[in-house]
Amino acid sequence: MPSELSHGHPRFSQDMSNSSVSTPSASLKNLEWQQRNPEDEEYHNKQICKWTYQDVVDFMFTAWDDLKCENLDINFAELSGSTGLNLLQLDENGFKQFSKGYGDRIYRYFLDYRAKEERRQSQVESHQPYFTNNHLYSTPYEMNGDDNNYHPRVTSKQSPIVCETAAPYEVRYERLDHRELRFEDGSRYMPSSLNYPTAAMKTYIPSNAHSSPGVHSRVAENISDIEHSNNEEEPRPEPPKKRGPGRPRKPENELKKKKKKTGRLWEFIRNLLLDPATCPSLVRWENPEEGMFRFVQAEKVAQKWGDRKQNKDMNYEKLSRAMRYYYKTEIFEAVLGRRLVYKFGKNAKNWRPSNPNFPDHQTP
DNA sequence: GGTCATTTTCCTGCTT
DNA sequence: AAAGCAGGAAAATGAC
Repeated sequence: MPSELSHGHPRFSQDMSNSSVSTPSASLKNLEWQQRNPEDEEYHNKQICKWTYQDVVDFMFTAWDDLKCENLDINFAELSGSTGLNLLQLDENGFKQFSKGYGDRIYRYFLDYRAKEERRQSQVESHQPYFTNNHLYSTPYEMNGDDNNYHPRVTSKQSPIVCETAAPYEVRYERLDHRELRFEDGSRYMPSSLNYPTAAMKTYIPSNAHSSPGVHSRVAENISDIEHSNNEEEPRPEPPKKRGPGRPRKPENELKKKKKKTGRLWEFIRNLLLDPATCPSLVRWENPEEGMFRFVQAEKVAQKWGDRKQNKDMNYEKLSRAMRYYYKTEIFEAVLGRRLVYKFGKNAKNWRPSNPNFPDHQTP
C-alpha cells in the first residue's frame, strides 16, 4: 500500500506514529539539551528560507484569513511543493499563479512579512536586545483600516530579556556581547552571514566571558533541577483516586504559559480538506455539494491539531467533543448513523472545494 | 479584572 | 468488545 502520507511532503514524511515528539509541555524528565526539530516549528517561528511546503500552506491560509478574502482562491496545484525559498524568488506575478484573485494582496502581505523578518535581523546585527520567550517572530501585521492593506507593525518597545520558561531546550536570545549564537552544526552565527539566527540555535557563553547571573544560569539550574528530581524521587504508593466530573485543575507550574494564536478547530479542519497534502489522505469529502466529509485518519488529524495547539495529549476523542460543540452554533451539522462523518453547517464559511479530493493529484 | 467564546478534559450512557 | 457518538460538567485559555 502506498503511504498516503508521503507525497514528498516534508512535514508528513516524519513518522507520525512517534509519540515522543518534544514539545514544551513534554515531560521535563529525561530531557537533555535536545533540540526541537526545526520542521516542528510553525512558519512564523522560523526564517522564510527554511519554510517547508506545509509552512507555505500555513502562511497562505493565514494570509487568506488575515486579508479577509471572500473566497478561497488558492491554486494548490501550482503551490504544491513550494518552499519558502521558492516564495522568496517570486514577484507579484508569481504569487498570482497561486491565487488569481488575491495574488497581489498576498504578495504585499508576504513582502511586509519579509520586511519584518529583515528588520528583526538588523536588530540582531546592531546588537539590540531582542528576545521572546520561545520564538523569534510574532505575528507581525496589522490592518490599516483605510486602504485594506497590511503593514508591518512597528513595536518600538521590545522588552528585553524576560525568561520564564522552564523548558531548557528553548532558545534564548540575548545581547550578543558575551555570547555567541551558533547553528546546529556548531558553526558560529555571523551577523553579516546569509544565515539568519534560528530558533534551533543555542547560545554559548565563551569561557573567558564574565559569568553573570541571568538566563544561562537559570537554564543550568533548570537542568540540574530536572536531573535532581529524576534521581532523587522514589516511587511512592499512589492513593487510589476517583475523580469527580469535569476538567481537573492543572498543576500550578503549568499555568500561565503564553500560547500563541492557533485559529479555530473548524477552520483547521476546513483547511485540511482544501489542501491536497491532507485531503484525501487524512480527511476526505463524502459529498462536497452538501459539505459532508469524513475523517480518514482521525487520530492523525487529532495529532496535527495537537501539534498546532502544542498539546501532545490531543486525541480524536477530545477533538470530536470539540467538533460536537459546533453543532449548537451550526458550524457543523450532525450526520446521524455515520461514523467519523461530519457536515458543514450554514455558519461555516469558505469550505466549498473547487477540486474535491484532488483526484488528479495523486503522486506516482 | 470580568466576561465571553472556544476549547480541553473527563465522564456516563448509548449505539454501531 | 471495541470504537464511536451524544452531551453534561467544569476548568483552561485567549480575546476583548
